[in-house]
Amino acid sequence: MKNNKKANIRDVARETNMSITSVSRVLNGKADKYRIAKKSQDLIMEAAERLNYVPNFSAANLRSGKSKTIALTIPSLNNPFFAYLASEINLSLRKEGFVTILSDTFENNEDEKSILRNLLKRNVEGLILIPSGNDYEHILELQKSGLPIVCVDRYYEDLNLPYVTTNNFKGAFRATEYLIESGHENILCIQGVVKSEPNKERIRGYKEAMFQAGLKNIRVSGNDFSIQNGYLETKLAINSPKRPTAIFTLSNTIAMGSLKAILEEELSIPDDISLITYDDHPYLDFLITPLSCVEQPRADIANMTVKILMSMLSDSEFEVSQVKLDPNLKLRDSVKTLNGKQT
Amino acid sequence: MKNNKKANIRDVARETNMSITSVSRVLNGKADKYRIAKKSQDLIMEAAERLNYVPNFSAANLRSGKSKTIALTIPSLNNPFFAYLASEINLSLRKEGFVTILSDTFENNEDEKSILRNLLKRNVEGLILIPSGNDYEHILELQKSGLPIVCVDRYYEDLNLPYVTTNNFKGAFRATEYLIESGHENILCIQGVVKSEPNKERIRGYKEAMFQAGLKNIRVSGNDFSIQNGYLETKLAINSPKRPTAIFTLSNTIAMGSLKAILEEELSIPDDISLITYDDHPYLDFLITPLSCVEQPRADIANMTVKILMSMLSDSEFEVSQVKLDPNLKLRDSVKTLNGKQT
DNA sequence: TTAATTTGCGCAAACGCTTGCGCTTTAACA
DNA sequence: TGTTAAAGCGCAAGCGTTTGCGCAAATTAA
Repeated sequence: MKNNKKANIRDVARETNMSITSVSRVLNGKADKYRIAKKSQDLIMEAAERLNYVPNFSAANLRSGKSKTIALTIPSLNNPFFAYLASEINLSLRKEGFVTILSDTFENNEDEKSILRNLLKRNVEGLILIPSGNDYEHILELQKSGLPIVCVDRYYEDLNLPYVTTNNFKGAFRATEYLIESGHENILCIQGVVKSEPNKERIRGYKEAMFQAGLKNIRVSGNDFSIQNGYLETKLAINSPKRPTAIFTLSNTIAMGSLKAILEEELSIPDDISLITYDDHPYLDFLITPLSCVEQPRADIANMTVKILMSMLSDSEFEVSQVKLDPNLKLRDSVKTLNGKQT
Repeated sequence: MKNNKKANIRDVARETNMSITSVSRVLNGKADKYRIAKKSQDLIMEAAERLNYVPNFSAANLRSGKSKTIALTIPSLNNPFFAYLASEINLSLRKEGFVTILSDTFENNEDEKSILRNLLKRNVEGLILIPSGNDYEHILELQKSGLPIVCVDRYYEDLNLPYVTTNNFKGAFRATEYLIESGHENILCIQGVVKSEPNKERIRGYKEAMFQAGLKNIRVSGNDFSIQNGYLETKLAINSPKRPTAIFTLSNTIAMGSLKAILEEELSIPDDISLITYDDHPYLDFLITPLSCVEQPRADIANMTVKILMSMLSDSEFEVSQVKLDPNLKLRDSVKTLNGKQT
């Protein structure tokens, strides 16, 4: 290695007395397709190795139009649910030979827009999106331009975009049903971002379960997937004339806030009040009372997303698929069985 | 927009009767430097807008050698501490006009290697690395090739690489000191990956504090930053002939395991046993007993890292800087004051 | 009016790769 | 021996930018 300049494909060609063309073909695994002799292949491989040749992606990308890059935008890496999805999607894409450009939008719709505009320049081949708001003009435009897009968890109902999410209706229905079966009738549901699709579906599930049980006392409050929202709404509820016997929080962040309020009021779970939440998390096992929850099939969501995106990439006629995976009720100790009811 | 083919710089040039050169200069903010008339600038900007021109990064990158891309490898996105760092670094880089290619190595040294090899092809301009093991041959090689690298949190002591981390010695020292001031003498320290630099420093801090207090009863066990390790070691300690009065866990994952063991044994914190841990986390406030901890200056770590990397990029003579930021002792309610000691 | 300077801009050569097309050599067949 | 097919490979044209250099026109100075 006398020359410390990076080797390029030409160097390999010169070294082997082969053409650039053949080198390119061998290095891209197309040797057999173009009938390059086994001997030549070995020669080239060996030389590439020896020269420490690293292909220049920009050049390849410029020529071929393929960047092998997928953009992933996510509302907040600090939300463990999203972090898990990001991690799993990243891995899954890597296995397919793609690289992930990840951006954290901090739940900001405007930032999401400008981030996406910037990513576009980079010839990304596809976009995996956990939306950060209700504006979708920019997404629509991307879709029109032919960029394959898959939404995860959240999605836009008005848009004909592929998505994969949990069956939020079912999850909320089951959780509520479980509460009701345990004898609860006065159930408060603390919601997150009101207009987000998962939230709407969960509320629908809650209401349907209440309805089927003949319970008219629908109580929904809150407006954000935040600790603070959970805290405030729980404070309010505890001090309301008719204190709920059970609370159903629609995310584990809300549950955190709720828990804080309950502790402050010196109530205990589940003796004084029951709590169940959407989203699992390892920490839930270690709380004052381990919290029962609706567990989402996180790994499946991630893998399904990548699978759909790959289909879209290889087949432009791929028809939009919108997938809802079934959640799972994970019971721990935070729900009390009331007055003689059986579990 | 009759033509739905993507516009390129040539289209803009044609549209404005300017040369490609001028268009490029205007669009790259170098208009004034090259004295392009204000009128022409406006003309070009307007046309670019109208044609919906999006520059092709690969082409620019190929020509200029600048990819405006930084690789970030991280041992696990599921570790909230790392997720936070990733998120903050991502934001910080974005502000500097860079894009982050993030990869989760799942704490696997081998994967780290192959991931980095792949990223190299993409002309990344720099690497921010939270190492996933003790092998550093591959890193050394990258460094030799001239790639700017900054380590975060963990680092290789033998390598002359810039890093930014917490002053782990100080953090552990203070935590141990606090335990001792609270009257504890039998203190178990449950460590993580033995050979990792942060771990070694923390152990050194623990020992030094014990030493200065004249305490000879050094108890260090464990070998992994995992829940399981915390669980096992705590189980063992609780059932040992001389049960410690306090446990100092070296990460919040270890603390989780420790907590689980303590609960299982039906001991209470801090009445039966005290617990303090490295790393803060929002959830720590909501545990059965809010845990006192050594809080790392996460935001500062992230921003300092980016700052150093940027310096390296703009000034190749930049001398290696190795920064240790001071941690902060965050007291909650998990340490008991023993026999008449004052806090 | 002429010379010197400034203003405003463009030419054309890379950057390193992929790929459509086609050429030569060798083997197979009749 | 001539014809055909297969094997093995290379030419050269781009992909869309950036950038060193240089040149004409306009302005200013003398």
